[in-house]
Amino acid sequence: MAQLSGGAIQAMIQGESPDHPILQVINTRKITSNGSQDRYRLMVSDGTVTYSQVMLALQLNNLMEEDKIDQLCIIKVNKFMCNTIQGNKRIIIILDADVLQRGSEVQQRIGNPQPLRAEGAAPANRAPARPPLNPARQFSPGGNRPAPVNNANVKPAASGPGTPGSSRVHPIASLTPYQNRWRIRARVTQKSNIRTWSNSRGEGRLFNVNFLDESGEIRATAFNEGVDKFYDLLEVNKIYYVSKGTLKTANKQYSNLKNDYEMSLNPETVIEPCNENVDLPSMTFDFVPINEMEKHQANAIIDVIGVVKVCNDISTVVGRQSQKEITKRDLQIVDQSGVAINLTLWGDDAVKFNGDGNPIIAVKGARLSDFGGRSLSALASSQIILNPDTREAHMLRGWYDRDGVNMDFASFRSDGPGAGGGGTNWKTFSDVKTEGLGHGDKADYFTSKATVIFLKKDNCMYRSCPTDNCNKKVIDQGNGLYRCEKCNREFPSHKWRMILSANLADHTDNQWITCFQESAETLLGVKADELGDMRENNEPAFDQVFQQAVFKQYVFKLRAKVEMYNEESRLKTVCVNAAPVDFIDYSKHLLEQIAALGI
DNA sequence: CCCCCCCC
Repeated sequence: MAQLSGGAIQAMIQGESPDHPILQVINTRKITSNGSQDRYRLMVSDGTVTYSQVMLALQLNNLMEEDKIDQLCIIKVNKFMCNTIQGNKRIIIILDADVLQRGSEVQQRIGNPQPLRAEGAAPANRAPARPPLNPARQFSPGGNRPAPVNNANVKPAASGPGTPGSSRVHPIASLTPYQNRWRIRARVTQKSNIRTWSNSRGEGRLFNVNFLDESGEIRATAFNEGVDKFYDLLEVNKIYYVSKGTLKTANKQYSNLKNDYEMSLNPETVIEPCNENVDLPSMTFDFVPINEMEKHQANAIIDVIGVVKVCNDISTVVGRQSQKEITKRDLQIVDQSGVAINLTLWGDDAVKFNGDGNPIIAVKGARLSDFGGRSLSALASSQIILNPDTREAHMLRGWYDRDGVNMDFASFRSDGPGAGGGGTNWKTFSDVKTEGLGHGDKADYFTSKATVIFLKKDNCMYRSCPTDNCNKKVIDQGNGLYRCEKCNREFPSHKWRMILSANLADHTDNQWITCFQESAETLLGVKADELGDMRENNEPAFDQVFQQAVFKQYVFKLRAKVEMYNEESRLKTVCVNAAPVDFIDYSKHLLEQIAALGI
């Protein structure tokens, strides 16, 4: 049985750097805070004492989730840091560890360890003569090099200008809104362009950066004066000391970073370049090969690298929501997987992009959309790197110049009406609920095969303005004229417009949807004007249209978005298109689903 | 304090 490192915990807490201490995990606990990343807290033993102020760094969560760390297992701690919270509690964050022996093999507590209290364990509080601990000294710097135990040998981590005496560097993972006397040392891994906003609460400018250190990452935003102060100073890949930023709870909806908090960079915030040679992790990419894009969920944020095979001219589109004109540029990028995908750049990124000579493009944090099978969009928060000096990029360059240039590339299948193959984002209604579709900041599009089980006759149609593209409800003046407030005119005629509520069912659940004109006409099998006429003049015929329209099945393309309605949020699902089931196509989808079961 | 990231 493994020998535990007796005395190691006390040493760790006191700011020493025991070499790869061997500890036993006595207990584990999952800490779940509302909708955010799970954290794991451990009670560990070194055979002499047990200590429960121990956290697993987020990047080790997999050890818990894959059940590698279990009760009574023996671990070797390769890297850790120790930090003071709430004034005098010492907390150990395990940054890297190996499991030496599983708890199921060990089966017992080793030794007779006694609990060690967290409070006052820090020598800084007991021995005021001693300088504050510098957690950065406590890294065991990885590999087999033992970290220096003698503090005198170690240069204080923070010897930046203008900050004498404040040598403590805090891990990003320890930042909270409840403690503002911190200072981090971190690398900028992403930086956005400067963006302006204007809404009911005001207007201004902002940009975002991501900071990364050994313990984790955090997103920071600078507003207005903060933009002037920090935009040029902060450069991607460089390392900075940051203090006096404001922390607040991160809105997870808008960030894929592993941190519950975000930082605001105010005019009071202090940022200094770190000129020392420190070993911090750099931007890491997790490139998804282009032929594997379909394995990822629509709207996932992913990293991609490819050769720009086609660079289209810039063009403009008008945003559906904003009604603003936006510049964009479509690229087609390819990689060794032999598949091509569309990548759209927006705004400045689009204007400035030069695709001459088939450059290599790497994008960190691109959004994967399901348009046209699969396509990519570079967000403001994405980092776009042209011809990066990396192994992947050089390999791609060599491959493309030698072979790729003459290859034919497969592309993702179109997602147009009637198409149902690999590109379609098929969902059952239970998927819609369990996957929380429509809960993002953006509507989710999906396709379902379903049966109409109920159609609401009441309020299913209204008289609308006869002007083309004006679908505003008109007011019956009672004199044969209909008034449109939007056009500010009276008309002797009107059109019928439909807003049909339908309840659909598939084999998993049911779903209320709203159908507008075209899809409502499809479901009912009559034109809106005919139906309006029936409603006015032939009610039995009107009723019969509804009776014969139920229990028919279609392939529905639906758009889902949570909306507030009477202070209540509900999922609003709108029918974009309803089409008769193409059974050949639908069967292909089913066969793919069966194949995916792997049975 | 943003949180839009669009369009086909």
